[in-house]
Amino acid sequence: MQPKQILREHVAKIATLTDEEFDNFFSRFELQSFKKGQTIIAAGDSVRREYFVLSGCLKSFYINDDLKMFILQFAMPTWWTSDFNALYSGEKATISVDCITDAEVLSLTNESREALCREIHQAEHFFRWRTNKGYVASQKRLLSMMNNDVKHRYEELMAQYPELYQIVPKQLIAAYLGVSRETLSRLHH
Amino acid sequence: MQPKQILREHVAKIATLTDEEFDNFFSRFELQSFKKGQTIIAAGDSVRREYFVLSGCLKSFYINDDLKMFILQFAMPTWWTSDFNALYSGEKATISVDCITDAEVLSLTNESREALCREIHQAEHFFRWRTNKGYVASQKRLLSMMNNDVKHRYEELMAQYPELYQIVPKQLIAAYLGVSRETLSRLHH
DNA sequence: ATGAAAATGTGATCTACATCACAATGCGCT
DNA sequence: AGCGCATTGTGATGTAGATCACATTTTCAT
Repeated sequence: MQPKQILREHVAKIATLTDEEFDNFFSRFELQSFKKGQTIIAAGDSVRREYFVLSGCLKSFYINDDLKMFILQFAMPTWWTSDFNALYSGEKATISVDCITDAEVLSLTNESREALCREIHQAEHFFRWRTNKGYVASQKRLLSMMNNDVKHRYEELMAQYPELYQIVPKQLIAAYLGVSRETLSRLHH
Repeated sequence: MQPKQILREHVAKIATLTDEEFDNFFSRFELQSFKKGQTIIAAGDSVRREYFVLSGCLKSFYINDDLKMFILQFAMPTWWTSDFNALYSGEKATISVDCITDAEVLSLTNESREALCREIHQAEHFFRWRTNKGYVASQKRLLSMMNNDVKHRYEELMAQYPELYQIVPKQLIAAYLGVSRETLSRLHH
């Protein structure tokens, strides 16, 4: 399927845009391809863009002072990712984004998003709902983090995204669950 | 200050509404008063409203199967709270909300919010930004949860909201930090 | 003011998970 | 095909924080 069509169907789930409106909407995006391992946002960068994944798998992550990595999100097709804090506030990135597999994305600058939201009421509606879903998901994950042990969180993740098991090295799954790779490896006993 | 004025100034930080638009906006809210200890949303309820705090302090929380409580948010004046997942999806509440102190709120139904967002583009803009801030804050807290130990998280919280120390029993602070009250109590050694 | 209930402090013990060390296995690259 | 590096498994040991038990202090309603 064409990038334009993928985005169109994704947006149509939430917002109603006329063909002309969607042409305008889509025209602000830039198609980009990345190779496995390539960095899209590095900590310290200025962040100008957010990314809509067409194919492949990205990760957004934080690295602490001890060089330990924590994964915020595995971004699969039709997911959005960026360092949203940096993107909206203008601060430098503290979250990095890179490619777990080869990937194709549609990228949108902060200015373009805000212009679209101004020009097209339904675009603002779309982005409100998108963020809403992210917010609710983030709160659920926070609760799961506080409430459940590693085994439970692992099974939850695998039930929700079984495809991750194939694509993503286990140490990255550990970094998502907030656990050491050794402990994750011992879970099967 | 009047409720209307408090909300007006809060909204003005993000969105530009004409006086007539704001009159319409404000007219959808209902002023409600609650006593300390009173429940606003109980787990299992249908959730029809979200709440803008004028005075006092609410908490939103989850209680697990072992009856252990986890606090998602202390809602202070000008904060918004509800079980947003239930509110948007129509599912029953899994998050409860009650009053840590006597409180005054402005409440808004889901239908009224959506109507306002349809009628007033800038209202949709406002709610997009509000949710956005919540999303970014939630991600930061998730990272802090994974990255930092209890002592660090406690100091972070006290630095950001020193007033909580006076208002909120320590066991509730423990429930926010995701730690037992005993461990929190031992932090001062 | 006073008694009951709630909140807090503190010791002893237990446990999930981290960390370190190293072996085994898998996998991309020329 | 085979070298080299990244990934995974697994044992031994360490530790932050949980849990249980009970004493002490604070708060609140009458």
